[in-house]
Amino acid sequence: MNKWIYELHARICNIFSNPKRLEVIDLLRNGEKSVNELSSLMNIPQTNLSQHLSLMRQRGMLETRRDGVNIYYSIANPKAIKAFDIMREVLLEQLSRNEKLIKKLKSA
Amino acid sequence: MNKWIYELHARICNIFSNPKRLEVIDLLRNGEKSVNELSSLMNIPQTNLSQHLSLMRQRGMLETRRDGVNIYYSIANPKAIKAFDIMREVLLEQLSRNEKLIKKLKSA
DNA sequence: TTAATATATTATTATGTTCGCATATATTAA
DNA sequence: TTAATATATGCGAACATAATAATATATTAA
Repeated sequence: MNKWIYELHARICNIFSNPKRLEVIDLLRNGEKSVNELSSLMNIPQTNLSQHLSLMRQRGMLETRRDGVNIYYSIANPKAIKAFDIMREVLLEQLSRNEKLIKKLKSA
Repeated sequence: MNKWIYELHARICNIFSNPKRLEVIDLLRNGEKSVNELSSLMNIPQTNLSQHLSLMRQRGMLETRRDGVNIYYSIANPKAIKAFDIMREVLLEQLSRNEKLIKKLKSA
């Protein structure tokens, strides 16, 4: 059986299942940022951010580059951003469908 | 702050973070299937499958249609399949990169 | 109505995830 | 070397998720 592919697939998609990790991806979409930059933009404890970054790196979603004391993270495969954006569209379409439904119900 | 969007985004992507749910999506990519059909194709207990289907439906990923005693599930928004496929590509590119690396290491 | 089939729900247990805290490591400057 | 800054890691508690088993509901046929 070839089910292992679903396991790996789920493992990498699991990165998208956490709001902080999604925010990281969104912040890195236009290029690399250091841990410091990310952590001040996101307003979360550095130690927690590092945990997320480390997981995303282990699973091949992010790459790192060291420059002196700073470590810069970037998105390894831009296709991941594409998937991110498509799922965002799916979400927004859901929301607007709900909105329309609510309006209909109100006017009835 | 607009962070709620990441919460919702994560919530819907969370569907992709489980191998069985990915298999359901893959099985439904060419059209609806009943719970029975899915459960025999997947070889998992019907009760477990129903739980996954119910979650996917709650989150707007799947729609249902009843025909007599059968309930047919289908994918609500085909864009979700697109996102599924892109992440599959990301994964396969990762795997082939690793393969190449292994070959390199072996020959060195 | 009863039986048979398809599907859903609930409770329980096992497992995984997330976070905060404390601590560790690496680099640079003094 | 020591101090300062940036980043990573290990541990434990709180919480979420997944699987199983048992049971419930809905539809159809007899």
